[in-house]
Amino acid sequence: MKFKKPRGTQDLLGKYMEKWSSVEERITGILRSYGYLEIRTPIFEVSDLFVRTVGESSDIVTKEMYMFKDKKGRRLTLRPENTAPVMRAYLENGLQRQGGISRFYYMGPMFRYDRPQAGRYRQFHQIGAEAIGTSNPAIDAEIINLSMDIYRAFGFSSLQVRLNSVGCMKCRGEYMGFLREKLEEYKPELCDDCRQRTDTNPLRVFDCKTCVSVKEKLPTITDHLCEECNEHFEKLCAILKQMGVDFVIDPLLVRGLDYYTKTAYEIVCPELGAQNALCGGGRYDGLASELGGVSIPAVGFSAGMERLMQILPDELDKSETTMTRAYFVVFDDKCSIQAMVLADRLRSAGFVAYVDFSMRSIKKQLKSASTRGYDYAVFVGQKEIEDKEVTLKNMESGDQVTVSFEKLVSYFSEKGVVGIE
RNA sequence: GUGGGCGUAGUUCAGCUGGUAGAGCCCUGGAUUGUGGAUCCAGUUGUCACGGGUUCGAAUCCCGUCGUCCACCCCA
Repeated sequence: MKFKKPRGTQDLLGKYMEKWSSVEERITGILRSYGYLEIRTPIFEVSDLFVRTVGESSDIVTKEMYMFKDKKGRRLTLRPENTAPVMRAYLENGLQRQGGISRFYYMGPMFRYDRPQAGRYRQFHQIGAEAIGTSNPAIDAEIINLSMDIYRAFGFSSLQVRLNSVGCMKCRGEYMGFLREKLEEYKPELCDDCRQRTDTNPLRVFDCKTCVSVKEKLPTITDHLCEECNEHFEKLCAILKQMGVDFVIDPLLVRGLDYYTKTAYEIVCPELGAQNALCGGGRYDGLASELGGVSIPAVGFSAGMERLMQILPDELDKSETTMTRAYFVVFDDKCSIQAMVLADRLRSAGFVAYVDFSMRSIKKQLKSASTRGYDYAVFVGQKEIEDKEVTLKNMESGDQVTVSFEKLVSYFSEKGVVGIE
């Protein structure tokens, strides 16, 4: 074959796709139970939207954006993240005039031109939520609890929440100045990268794995928060404790995107290897004004689909009910036409019906029915057409019965749904 | 963008210090002329990633490209 999928992308199919969509369904169920409503924004946006909000010097902007020009020369980019687009949509649609809090959830592909590795793709998928319109720390707690609920729903009880406050424009600025001074002091002990970071983004020094001894001597942001930020942080911690959400304060947690203020958090899973963040989020009170609107506070998170899939077992226990599935085994054209008519009746009654037109041997067709996991094989052959009945085979027990064409649907209805455990 | 491992059948892999390609699974047919999940028998499957070099001879050694995996940077 001549063509291959582009680097860092993947085909979702078969059992994996089944698992994927049932995971999506379970998550959106939780999001909806919190009253979040779905929002879908374009896959691409004007490049400036990301350049301005994510940060000129960020890795995303400097090397990871899929940027292109359309036929009119407009600079567009495939979205690398979805918080800015959601805020853009909020403002563009005038939702701030509705007052109160707008709660959205989204899911879909994001694009970053990174080097692929375990748990990292160029096209990857995120499910996230944004709560726009209040600076009340209670909603930060709601967001954190909501994201934890997602993992709890899949049976993860011991994932760790790492929490920090990165301050606001004001106190972070002051703190950064102070941090730079300290870094200058320790400059001889720093690695080359960290010397560079001292100027470009001093907070990143905390992420460095070599300058461990220096890090311990550096002032942490949590000790330099302004009163407002400090109060916000303390209230949030108190609410989380009351809700019984376990968390660890990590003053070294820094989020890569510029628009974060105050709350920053991450849910990590040690089993994942180098890319161990399952979910990241925080508050971004400065984003709306950056987009040219009024200042509007907001919090949100986004969770990586691929990474969740990776830690989930292949077979999820199906709590949702599945309809009985019938596989029609046919022998010739006449049989298949009759089978289509019968299959349609079953479908209108809400069952799944599949007609095998391959004309292969019975053996093959039955084999196919069982590997595809059908509950019943329905034989429609010469004999059956003459007697106006089908032979029904229960694929699990192997038992067979004959049922007239007329009674087929009612037979299935009486059996009801299967798959409830 | 940087570093390392790996590219052989649809798939998972074997193939020694160079001598002309193999196994399991899958698939197809049969034992069972209209009955799956078990067993047995038979059969098909290849640009050895691509391009160049060394050699009488390269899947094997060397170089380059591409892909893939892992790590760094960074992030979901």
